[in-house]
Amino acid sequence: MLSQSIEDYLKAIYEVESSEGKVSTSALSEKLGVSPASVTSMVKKLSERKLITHKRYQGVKLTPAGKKIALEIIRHHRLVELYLKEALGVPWDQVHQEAEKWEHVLSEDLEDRIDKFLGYPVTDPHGSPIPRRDGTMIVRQCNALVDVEPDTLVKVVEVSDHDPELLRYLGGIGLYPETEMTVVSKQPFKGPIIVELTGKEHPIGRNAAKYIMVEKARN
Amino acid sequence: MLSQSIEDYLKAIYEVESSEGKVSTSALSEKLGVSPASVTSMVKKLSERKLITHKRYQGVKLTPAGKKIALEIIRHHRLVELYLKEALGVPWDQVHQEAEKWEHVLSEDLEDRIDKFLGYPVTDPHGSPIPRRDGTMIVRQCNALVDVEPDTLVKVVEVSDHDPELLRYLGGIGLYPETEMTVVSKQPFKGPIIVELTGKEHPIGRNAAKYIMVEKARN
DNA sequence: AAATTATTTTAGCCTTGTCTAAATTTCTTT
DNA sequence: AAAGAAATTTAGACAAGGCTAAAATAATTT
Repeated sequence: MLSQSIEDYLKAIYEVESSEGKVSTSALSEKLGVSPASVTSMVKKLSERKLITHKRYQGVKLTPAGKKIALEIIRHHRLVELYLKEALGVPWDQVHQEAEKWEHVLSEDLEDRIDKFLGYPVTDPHGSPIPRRDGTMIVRQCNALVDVEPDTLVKVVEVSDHDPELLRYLGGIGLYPETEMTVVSKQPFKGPIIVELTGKEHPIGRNAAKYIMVEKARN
Repeated sequence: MLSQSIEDYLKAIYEVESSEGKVSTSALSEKLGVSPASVTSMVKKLSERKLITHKRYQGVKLTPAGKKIALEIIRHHRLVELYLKEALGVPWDQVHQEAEKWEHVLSEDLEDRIDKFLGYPVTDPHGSPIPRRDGTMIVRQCNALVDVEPDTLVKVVEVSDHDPELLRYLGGIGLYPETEMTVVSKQPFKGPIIVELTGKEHPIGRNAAKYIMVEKARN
């Protein structure tokens, strides 16, 4: 049995690796809210257990064994997020927080029951793909909203779950995964991006727009 | 925020107090699966925090503050047990094990959602009363099956959840809370108790019969 | 290329919750 | 009531996982 701490580190390493490519001590320190020194010592332990590889002063990388565990935790997390929303009506900006705790206590049996209850879903409430039981996960081709040219019809694929406030705002304007919308304009001087959905125009800050992944809609 | 360990101790103290009256170091050691020395040191900490009172070499007792927390945990535990059975079909001999983990990660919000989903239930799948949100719990008048005289019609009130194997046996013969049955005979020399339900007779060992609480059925 | 700055690691300490072994205290038996 | 047995506490150690301060290395600027 792995400690909750180890599970958190493996998940964080996976996520940093996905979004930034390289996994530095300071990135993990930041992400996990612990000191860099603590990261170094945990990194040493994870290396000894062959869950990651590590070259001093360079980054860290998951071994296949470590990756498998990270994806199991992420699978738990995303299944729980969707379950809480579907079965108990928890709003989408709160599910992440709850799932952070539940992901560590989910038995395989319960995982299967929840999976079945949900009809073997492939994405969570934020549009993130749910890893499969075998430790594989689909990879999608999409762009950040911030990089899309104006006058394009796009479909929302995924929204980062890291900021509840952003999620409440987006929910308020009806922007969810699968929603289609038009990128109307990008205001100059790093101003907001204007999108149109359900007939109304809404501003979305450039920073927020980095966390909204979209694909060109079939038109 | 209290540690999982502290929550486990408070719950154990409450349960031992209920079933044995006095709470000794060794009883807690046994119940929690830790050494007596560990119990002593945790007892010291809980006393300092005014969650229990303790006189050296005599027992331990919950303060009102400690009791409130214990009942909150037990409320979580029992709500989760019932929820897992009702919403996800987890068999009644497995819900206890799962709830042992879930009770520590349940937010107040989720507690309320589950409570509402279940229609504000008053007992868990084993017939144990669910403490109310305000920290009170109903106390029922009932007897252990082992103490009932033969030739009595009784109704099952509650079954201990501590032994999954016993629960599987009882489920197999259709013995659940609310079930009515007749105590046919008590075999001599500490032999089993014979009960009749749904037209069949079944033997129940004296030891098991200590863990089955019943009341006289209205006849 | 040297100096400064930023990142990472080492060293050493702390807290939590556990353990074993030994010392106390209480209980039980004779 | 004294001896032996059982229960409890004390003393001291350990593993996990965190921290700070200082040292080492890498990256950047001048």
